[in-house]
Amino acid sequence: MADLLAEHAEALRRRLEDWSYQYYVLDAPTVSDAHYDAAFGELQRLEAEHPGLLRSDSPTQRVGAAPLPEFAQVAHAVPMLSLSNAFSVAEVHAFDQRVRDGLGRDLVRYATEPKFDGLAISLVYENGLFVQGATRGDGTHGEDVTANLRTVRAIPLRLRGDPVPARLTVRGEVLMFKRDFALLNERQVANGDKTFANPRNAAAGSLRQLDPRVTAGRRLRFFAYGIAESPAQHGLDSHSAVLDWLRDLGLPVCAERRVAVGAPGLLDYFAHIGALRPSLPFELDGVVYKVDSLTDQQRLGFIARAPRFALAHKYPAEEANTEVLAIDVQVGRTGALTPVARLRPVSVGGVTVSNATLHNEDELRRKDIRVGDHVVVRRAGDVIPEVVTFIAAQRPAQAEPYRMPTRCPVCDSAVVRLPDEAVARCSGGLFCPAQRKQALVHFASRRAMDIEGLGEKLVEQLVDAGLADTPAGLYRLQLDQLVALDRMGERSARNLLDALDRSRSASLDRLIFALGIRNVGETTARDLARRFGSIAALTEASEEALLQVRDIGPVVAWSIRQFFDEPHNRAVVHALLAAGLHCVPSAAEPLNELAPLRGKTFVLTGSLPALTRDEATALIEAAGGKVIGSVSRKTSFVVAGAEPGSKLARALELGVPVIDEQQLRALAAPLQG
DNA sequence: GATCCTCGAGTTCT
DNA sequence: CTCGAGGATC
Repeated sequence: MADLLAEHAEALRRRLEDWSYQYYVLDAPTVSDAHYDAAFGELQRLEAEHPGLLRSDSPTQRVGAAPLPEFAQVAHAVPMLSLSNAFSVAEVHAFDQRVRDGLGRDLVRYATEPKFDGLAISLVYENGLFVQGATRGDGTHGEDVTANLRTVRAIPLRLRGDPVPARLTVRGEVLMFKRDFALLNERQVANGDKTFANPRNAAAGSLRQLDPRVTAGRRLRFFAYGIAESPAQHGLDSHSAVLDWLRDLGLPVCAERRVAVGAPGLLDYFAHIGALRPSLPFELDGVVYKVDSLTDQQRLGFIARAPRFALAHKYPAEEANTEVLAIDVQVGRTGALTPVARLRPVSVGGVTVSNATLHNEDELRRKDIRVGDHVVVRRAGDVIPEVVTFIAAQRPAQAEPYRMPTRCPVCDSAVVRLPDEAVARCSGGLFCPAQRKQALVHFASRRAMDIEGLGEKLVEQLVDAGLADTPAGLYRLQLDQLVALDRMGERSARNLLDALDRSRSASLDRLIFALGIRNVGETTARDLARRFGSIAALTEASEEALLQVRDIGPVVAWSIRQFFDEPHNRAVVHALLAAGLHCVPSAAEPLNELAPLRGKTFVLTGSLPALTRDEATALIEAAGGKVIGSVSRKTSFVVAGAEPGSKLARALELGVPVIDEQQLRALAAPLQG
């Protein structure tokens, strides 16, 4: 009976181990979580009822150890080295050159792998059992985090295969997947705990918990990338063979590793991983190149504390630390007050960042950024920099929470924040010079009246000089008035007048959009132009008539009616018509029965090889399709180019078909015959 | 009343 | 690109 039970327990343990192995090492789960949990529960029950069956390598022993008073120090028998870094193509060539010189060879084979952005650790296995795990520390001494590492399911408690080495020290990285990081932060917010700035901090914080039960609740991952002992002992002669062997022993090894030849091969790999980066489940800060042959590695040896046979080639940092010099408030076209952090300029992701939006009062309060704070700035896959968090340890004692102004910093009008709205607004309307300026900038912008040469700087001058207060004023500008302005010669002045003249015949949808009516953007403007046909008809349209338009509800109808009821706005519209604007709706395309993309919606992400975003949009619309901004279940296709953003991931998640430019052209091409 | 889909608005730097 | 919010739909 006891034997039967022992056999059953062992079978359960094996099965649970196999499932973890399939999940973490083979990256091919074979059972559901519920299934796993059921078997796990059964084993737990069995072991509780028959303590004699308990074994230290049982999956049930990953959780539940008592908190430690502190971590013990561990000496690394073989030191954990660091790697030399490279940031440029030239440095990679120089590295390859040094290696070739050192070996007296023309072409060198390298093992290449991602450089994870996590924590380096060392795992000791004796006779196949996990006995000790430690952090890197200073390279020679680290902290004993065995109890915490036991809770990491990707780390096998028992090696697979037969025979297993008597002693093996595995080197690798503990990290947190982006997805698990996001979930953790959500949970932290829900519990009122502080959030982590990035997956690496979250992994570090989780691993250095004195209470292993906390670590167990965090989903940490592990990838092995080497061993401390001489691989020759195990009959291995290359780094890639070591990794294959580790995988056979049941240790997770990154699937993105390759073998590359020569500097061009290395740079190819760097570009390949760079393109893959946004879609990988984990963060990485670069890639690692290692001479593959172990005898060659030995011949090259070490310099100082880094091997001469390896190089970390890093991507430009997506994150940097800097200081908040000031928090200013900008006033937008609609009067929205936007707090902006002025930063000590810092290089992030290859560009210098000196400003970052703090969005609005709620966001600012949530992040609690203060003047004088040291902050983490991120410029990830997307382009726009973001202040992620402040660094508590470096907060100056006198720093005070930021308070939004109660009066507009530009015109001193009262600031109002409507209940249920996130934004605070200046109530000054067009009395506020900032709003007037922004209204003009919007009017002239490319998607509106497209007045070339009329940008922010020039608008600033015109308004300050009192030359133009409203869009209508622009059309009364004279050559001599313009030439009197700074940095404006006769040539530029004539160009501007020409551009203004061209805009007199812009399409009606552009004009409606250009007026800057609240809640009326490009799409709504186009719908309005189609329905009403002239600016005069729109001016007189009743709320009931407006509500008839598709996608216009009470709020938007009210905004439009409100706009045209304002005498000042009516005056501007009249003045525009008097100035000779003769806008007509762009001919509604005959909705051809044969339009190949009729009723289809598209989302664009990344940069396409031959088409710009606008060209791709035009192509789709010409074929009767529609381009929208975000992916949903109803989206027909996602068109992905180079360096796609999160929309690609979302498309894959929702099972929306993903196509490239080539396929888009094929779809949009008129049907033959 | 809840949920999903779109649109609008604001934003950085070269 | 992301958020917030309007509108439509169940």
